Amino acid sequence: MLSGDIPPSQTIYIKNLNEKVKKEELKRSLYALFSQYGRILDVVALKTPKLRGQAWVVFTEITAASNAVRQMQNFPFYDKPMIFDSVQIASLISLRERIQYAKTKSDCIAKEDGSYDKKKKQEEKAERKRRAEEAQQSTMPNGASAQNGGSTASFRHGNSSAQEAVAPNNILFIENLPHEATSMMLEMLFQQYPGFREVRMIEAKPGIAFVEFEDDQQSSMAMQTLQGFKITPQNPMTITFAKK
DNA sequence: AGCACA
Repeated sequence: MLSGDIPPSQTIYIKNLNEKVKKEELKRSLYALFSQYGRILDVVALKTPKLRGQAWVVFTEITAASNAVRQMQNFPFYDKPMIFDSVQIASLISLRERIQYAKTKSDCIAKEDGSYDKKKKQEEKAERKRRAEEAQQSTMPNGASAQNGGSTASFRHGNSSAQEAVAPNNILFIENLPHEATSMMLEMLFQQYPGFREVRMIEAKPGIAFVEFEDDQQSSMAMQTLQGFKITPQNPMTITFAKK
């Protein structure tokens, strides 16, 4: 079940993002997460009903986009110093399935390579609008909003003994950090997520840290997007909920 | 679920 039949491009399409995260916040997080794969030209995210929860990250190089897609696909399960629990595996799987190449060229790329055609663009837009209106007409105009908190915090994987070990917590436990990691570096990374409170590191225990958020959902969001983030290439960080 | 360029 790979990313389907869409050919590689400089732009990756990401779906299933938390719709509650503010647009700017989301763009910044994606930028932070994906800039490890190469230079990013643009991050596009809109909050319109049709486009919320999705984003496009435009790289300067196709290879960077491919790396981003591939890295997420082959998430480093086996490099991890600890055994993965079902919650983490579930969140990794959902991460993997969220990322594909974009179907069409990003405007910022088309502008670069001269293929950007403003007229055509407007026609396409008008066309989309017309079709959307048609669709509106055939259904009853009724704002059916299927709200699904979209949180990773509420997994319902049978096995209650496993669940005990991984109960969501507003405090995250970070492992496999390079020894040169500082609390400021972690702060830069985590503070971009809503609800961030503080980073705590322990002098005597290098390689680990605790990161506190206001609540479980906010910590989950940060965990999900920063899971495996590499401060150095050798050190994908492992994030779990701290034990209560 | 959902592929745009506010």
